[in-house]
Amino acid sequence: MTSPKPRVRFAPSPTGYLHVGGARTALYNWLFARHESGIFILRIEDTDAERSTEESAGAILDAMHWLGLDWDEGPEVGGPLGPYRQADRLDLYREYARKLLEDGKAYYCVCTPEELEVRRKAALAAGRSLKYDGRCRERGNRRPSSGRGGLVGAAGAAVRLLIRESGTIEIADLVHGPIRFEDADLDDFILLRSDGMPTYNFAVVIDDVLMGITHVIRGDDHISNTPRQIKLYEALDLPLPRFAHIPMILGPDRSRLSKRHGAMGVMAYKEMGYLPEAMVNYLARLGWSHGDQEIFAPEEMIRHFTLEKVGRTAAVFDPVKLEWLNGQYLKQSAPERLVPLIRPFWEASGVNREEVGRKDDAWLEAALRLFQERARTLAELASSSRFVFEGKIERDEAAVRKILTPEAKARLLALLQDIDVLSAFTTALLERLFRARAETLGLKLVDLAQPFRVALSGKAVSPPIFPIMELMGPELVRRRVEEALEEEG
RNA sequence: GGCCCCAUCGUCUAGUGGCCUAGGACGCGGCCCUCUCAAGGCCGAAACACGGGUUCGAGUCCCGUUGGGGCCA
Repeated sequence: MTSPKPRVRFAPSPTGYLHVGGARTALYNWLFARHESGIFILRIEDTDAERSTEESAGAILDAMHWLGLDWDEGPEVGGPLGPYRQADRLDLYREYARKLLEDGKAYYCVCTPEELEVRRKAALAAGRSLKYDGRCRERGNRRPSSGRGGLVGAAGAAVRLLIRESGTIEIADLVHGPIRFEDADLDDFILLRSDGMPTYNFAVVIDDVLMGITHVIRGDDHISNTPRQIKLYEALDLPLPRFAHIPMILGPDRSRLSKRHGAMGVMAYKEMGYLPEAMVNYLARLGWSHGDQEIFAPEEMIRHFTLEKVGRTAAVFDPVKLEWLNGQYLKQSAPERLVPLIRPFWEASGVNREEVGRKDDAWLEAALRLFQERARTLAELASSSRFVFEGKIERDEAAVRKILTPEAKARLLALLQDIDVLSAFTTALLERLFRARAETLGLKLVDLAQPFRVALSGKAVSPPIFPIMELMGPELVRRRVEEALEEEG
């Protein structure tokens, strides 16, 4: 007897962009599915019509694609157990609500949200439990007492699940271990709102059941929802999936991550020049580990990922470490891959688009090879390498004042003449020339290199100047040096 | 308010009763390398929230306190 393939899902609400917390939940589901040779399903939870938008749904799919988290069933790819959007599954929820009503396991509730709110406030003030008081349960309403009647979810009546037992519910959580709840602490929660829309807890269970979900991997903010959902499985007489609640991601102040903590949307990081593999690696290590290893190729993550190794502690999102990781990936990336990625960043940092277009790939790759190991983001890589293009550059005032002294300018001029008679404008020849000159002048190489660096790049910092000069070519080098001679020192 | 979850360096974490004088990584400081800056190498500062148990022995097990976090159409 072979156990069935694990089936997991990531079920985001399309009410905004995919934030890092959601991305990590998606990633852990994906890693689990790939590790177990299971099925990864994407389902869109768009029953909140007020806040759900098509744009958000599209943005989330874009982010999933960018991260490389491919799904086996869901939007775009379809699958045998669709539809994969809750808005297209409303009849299903009503059908199950009707079944529960007929079986006497649910009842209609005519209390309005406003009344409920008033009673909740009163209970809070009086220090009593906020649980639903069971008012409509006593009526035993199998049908709405008012309105047209008979039509599930119609006529202003909500549907509540009837919970009568007084036992203990235990979740055998795959990351937390056993978690116990008392039935007595549960109330008869809403399944269908009076407008016929399902609540989160109801829709999620119906969908998970119908989609054959075997492992529910989600944020541990859902732990409290789990006993309610278990009650639903029981009422429906259906087998339970396994649960795994992963810890949340916090902001630097240890509160729930939000906009005030800065860019939390995954795609914002793409726009800031991050590589998807760096993001994935960072997110994977946030809450999961494999010994002392920090950098993982996707196959390694898949090979080593298990729920047992997922921690229980909430983690603070650290953009600084993400940046370091991105730098690691940038350094290792093949320049050929970086060329298409960096074009928009060059443009954004003011490099003339036509000029980039005129350069051939070999030249662009040579340029990136020089800069990529000292940049942490594509944006930084673009701005640091900007000066090798022909456009005007700004010179850093402090660098000019400190380095482009009158003596330095004299050396620049002399060296410019030496360069003119060089047999070839190559790194090796330039370096030999500079070293020889330094020696005859009784100077250190740095005394010649720094003035050139400021002349060529406008900054006191750049990659080694000889390969930079070879890359820029004699005309541009001469022009920059001549401009530098005009600078107020 | 009720219920639930969590607790090792500033941050991410290793640690599953003796291997811990608590390891790694980011960040921070120093040194080396060096045409500058990165990268790289070496070194350093930096943590078991607190209090009780259990045990020959506790970061590791139990209880409590404190502190964070979550859920309750």
